Amino acid sequence: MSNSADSPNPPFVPNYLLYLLAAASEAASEHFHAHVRTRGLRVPEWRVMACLIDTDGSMVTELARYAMIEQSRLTKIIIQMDTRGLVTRRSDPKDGRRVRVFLTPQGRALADELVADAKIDEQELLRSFQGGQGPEIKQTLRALIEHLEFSQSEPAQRKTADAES
Amino acid sequence: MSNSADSPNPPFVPNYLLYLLAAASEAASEHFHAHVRTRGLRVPEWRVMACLIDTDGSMVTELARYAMIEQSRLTKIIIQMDTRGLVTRRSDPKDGRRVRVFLTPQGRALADELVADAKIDEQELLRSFQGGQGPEIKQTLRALIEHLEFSQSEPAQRKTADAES
DNA sequence: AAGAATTATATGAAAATTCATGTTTCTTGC
DNA sequence: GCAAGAAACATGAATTTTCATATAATTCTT
Repeated sequence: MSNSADSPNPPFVPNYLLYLLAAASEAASEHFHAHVRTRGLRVPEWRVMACLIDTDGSMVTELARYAMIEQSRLTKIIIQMDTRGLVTRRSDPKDGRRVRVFLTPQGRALADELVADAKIDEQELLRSFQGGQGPEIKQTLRALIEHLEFSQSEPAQRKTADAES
Repeated sequence: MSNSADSPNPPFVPNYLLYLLAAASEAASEHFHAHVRTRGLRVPEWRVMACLIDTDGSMVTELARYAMIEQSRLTKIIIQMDTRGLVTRRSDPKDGRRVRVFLTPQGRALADELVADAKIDEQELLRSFQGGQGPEIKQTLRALIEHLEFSQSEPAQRKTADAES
């Protein structure tokens, strides 16, 4: 009486795919995210920096997709990061609606450092997870993501009990 | 010019384990979470309900761990759900500090429905992902989570470049 | 059995997020 | 070339979330 599986039949949550994904993501990220905060960044800010390492000068909307942050939220985050001198915003000369975001030298220095740290953290994680299904996991996740992105454009699939009387 | 991998060397983000985990979680959840909102719940509320289906009457702290929600936030969410008649709070007679949370009949009805929907959604997801590494994924994730929970108690492991001059 | 320490939850103020919508700048069709 | 529409960002108010800490109820110490 007070086990993790109190119910008669097998528990739902710990076997539910979406829970497993969220829990794995959280558990795997916890350590490095703590490190990120140590360096004075919140996680969404780190995400922006990491994305800019790949695609410096991308526009806000692109960045939002890439960093998985909703646009208006990202705008506010970027403004803060601009104020702190981590990034710069320049409107695109070809298209005045677009705002292109760049790392400042200071921002790049920090981002470079954190990306290096992230790579080390990832290596340790994967290495310590060897023996089990360590190596495959990235492949599996990539496949899942691709599959999901595909079946998003492809409708007439998952319908989720339409609850219409 | 304007590819997803604009940089010379391979991009960091799309190959980074923590990104893959977060992206997979998001992509996989998107569809069902939209359904949850349709039913008038926000995602954290749904998580609470799902957890209570497994462990009705658990205390706030347990629920917080189980649902991966920070305690003070969970308290507020639960109070709202109480107000809406989805759950009830009773202090534990054995230990007056503890608050035990129960689904109301109404809450349970909704939770049952959504859990059923979730199971269907999960089945469709896994089925459509067959052929690829469909079946293994849950096992892999469980292994990763266990591994991480273990190496949390076991320190002297991952160190993340201590940046102390 | 009193006081200290600990555990469980609640609370409040500051900050972040969401959601709907405003503004500005292109695009397109006619 | 101009009006209508679309695209890209910004903004503001309402709501959530966070973080530190308060409060309350146990357990531990000696």
